[in-house]
Amino acid sequence: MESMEIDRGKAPSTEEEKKEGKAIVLVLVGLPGSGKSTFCDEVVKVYRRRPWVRVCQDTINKGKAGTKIQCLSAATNALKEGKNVIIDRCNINREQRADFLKLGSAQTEIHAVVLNLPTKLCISRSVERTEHEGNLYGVKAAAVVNQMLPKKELPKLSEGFNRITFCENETDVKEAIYLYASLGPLDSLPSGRFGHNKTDTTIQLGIMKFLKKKASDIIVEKVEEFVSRIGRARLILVDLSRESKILSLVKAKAAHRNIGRNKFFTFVGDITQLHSQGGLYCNVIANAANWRLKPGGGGVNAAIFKAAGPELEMATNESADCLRPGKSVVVPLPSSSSLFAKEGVTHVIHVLGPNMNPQRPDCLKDDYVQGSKILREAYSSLFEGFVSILESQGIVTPAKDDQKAKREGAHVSDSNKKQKGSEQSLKHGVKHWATWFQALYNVAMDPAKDENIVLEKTDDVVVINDAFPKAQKHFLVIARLDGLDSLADVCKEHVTLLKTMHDVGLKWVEKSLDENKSLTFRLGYHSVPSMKQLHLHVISQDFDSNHLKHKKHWNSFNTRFFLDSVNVIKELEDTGSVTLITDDFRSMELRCNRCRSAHPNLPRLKSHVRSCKAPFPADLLQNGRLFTSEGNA
DNA sequence: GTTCTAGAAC
DNA sequence: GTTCTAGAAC
Repeated sequence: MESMEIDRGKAPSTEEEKKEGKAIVLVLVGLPGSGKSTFCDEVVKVYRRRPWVRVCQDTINKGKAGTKIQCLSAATNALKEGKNVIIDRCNINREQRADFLKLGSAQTEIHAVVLNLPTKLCISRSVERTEHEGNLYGVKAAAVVNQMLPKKELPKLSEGFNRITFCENETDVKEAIYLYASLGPLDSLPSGRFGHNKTDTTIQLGIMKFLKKKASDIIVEKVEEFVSRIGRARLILVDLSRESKILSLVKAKAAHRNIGRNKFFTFVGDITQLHSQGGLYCNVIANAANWRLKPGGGGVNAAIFKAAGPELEMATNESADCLRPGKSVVVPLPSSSSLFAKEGVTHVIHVLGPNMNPQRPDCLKDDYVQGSKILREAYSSLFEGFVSILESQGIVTPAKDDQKAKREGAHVSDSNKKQKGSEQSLKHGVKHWATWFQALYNVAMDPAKDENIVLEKTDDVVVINDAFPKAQKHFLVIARLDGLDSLADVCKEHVTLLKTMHDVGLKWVEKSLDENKSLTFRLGYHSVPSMKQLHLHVISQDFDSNHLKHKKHWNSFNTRFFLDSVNVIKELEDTGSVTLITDDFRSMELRCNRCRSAHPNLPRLKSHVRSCKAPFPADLLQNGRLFTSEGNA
């Protein structure tokens, strides 16, 4: 959950950018031995792009140590001459820095660079150095550093700094040197905090750790509360990382509470590619938004806005300007959005959790009670939004008790993503891809409607000819079980169904072989199908069809992306789930399914396949994956 | 999923 | 010049 400070490092606003030509007083903050003098040397001596004056307390008194007053006066004079100033002294606490902040004005910005390197390193450096302007070296240095430590207080923007850069290691220091050294006379730097603040980060992680544990409780609690109100729709908790603590906590707790996998489950993957990469069909996704409802930041919010394109931004603007912590807003996604077109997402619900980030207004600091309360409200609001979508589409009927959580609080984005997938939430003539991907499902749910294309119908399956057959014979055996979108949904309890599908498929193989003994069949599933509802491909291996036009057509039936029905059933029996192959085979080579020779393009491959008489490869023949008139090959 | 098409590859 | 593909649009 690293996206706490999602606005950190963002581009300055246009007003900020106009602060051209302002002088800078750069207050260095660091222990003896942290590298302040080196920093000054690098910035002052090497580049000279912007005129800098180093004000060093150790040498200000005719080469000897002076006073803070002398430093202030030297700095004031330098500013009068149009120079920029680096204050080279420890400036270890607020009190020591305060007077230098008074140098700030409309023409002068006060910056801090914190050389927050490990204390051990500072001590060993200052002890080991043999000369120092302030004569601070040897054992004395160690004592001084140790004396200083308890007084150490990291600078805050609230002290009056326009910008603070934290450096935790040598790399950070080098970057900061480069930043200031390459600054031209008219350049300016964005305001705010930059780099890590180790101390605060530690506290932050503590809060996050607590919140994750707490959040998982709240998520499960809210899922349990809402699961009865979402009809045949489902809730899915998605996180990018397999190591996600919150995901595993929620998973365990949901299982413990007996929340069915058909209603709620967790999923590791990219929420912006649930369909194309994950094989899931989710019409509604939740976005951990920022309070301005703007794209950008770091984590999920940026990713979702990027994937959805400007359409989401525009649609969001029409719905709301900003969001209070604990609140959400439902935004219908225009069909022109690529997230809609590619992934079938029809709605994004922006939701804002509690803000535990001290850098932001409304921060709850360590008020876990209030934080938990707002997190609860956020999930309530999110799920209410989801239910309202389902209601508007007639998937569920409005409930009598309209319980709504409405309270105020603070904000921040929480990088785990709550995301909901619902079946058939496709409404008002939503066309194109969305109708395509729904078509098989519609046949499965209501075969009577498509009587003319249904070859066979049982309680479990429907058989049709593929609308765009990729071979002489190409059937689809579609499961009729609602909610079984694809192999990704299949688990042990579906073994019987898959066997039934296989047997029905074989029946149509036999029927076809009666008509044409020369055919060879293969039965299998696409790892990530483009159409919803689990369907078994029963396809003859000639691939003689005008509909086979693209590389992906060929490769979807002739690479490991195509999972043989027999193997799927075996793996399901052995392990309880099916391993899906999400290879991107658009650029994969094209190989003959018989002799395995490679071909440069599809037309050449097709022409080769038409005449290739080589026997099928051994692995296909040996494992009972091919079916011919001779029986199981 | 298909269709259309610009431009890359030949 | 034609063929082929990838990607956008539907």
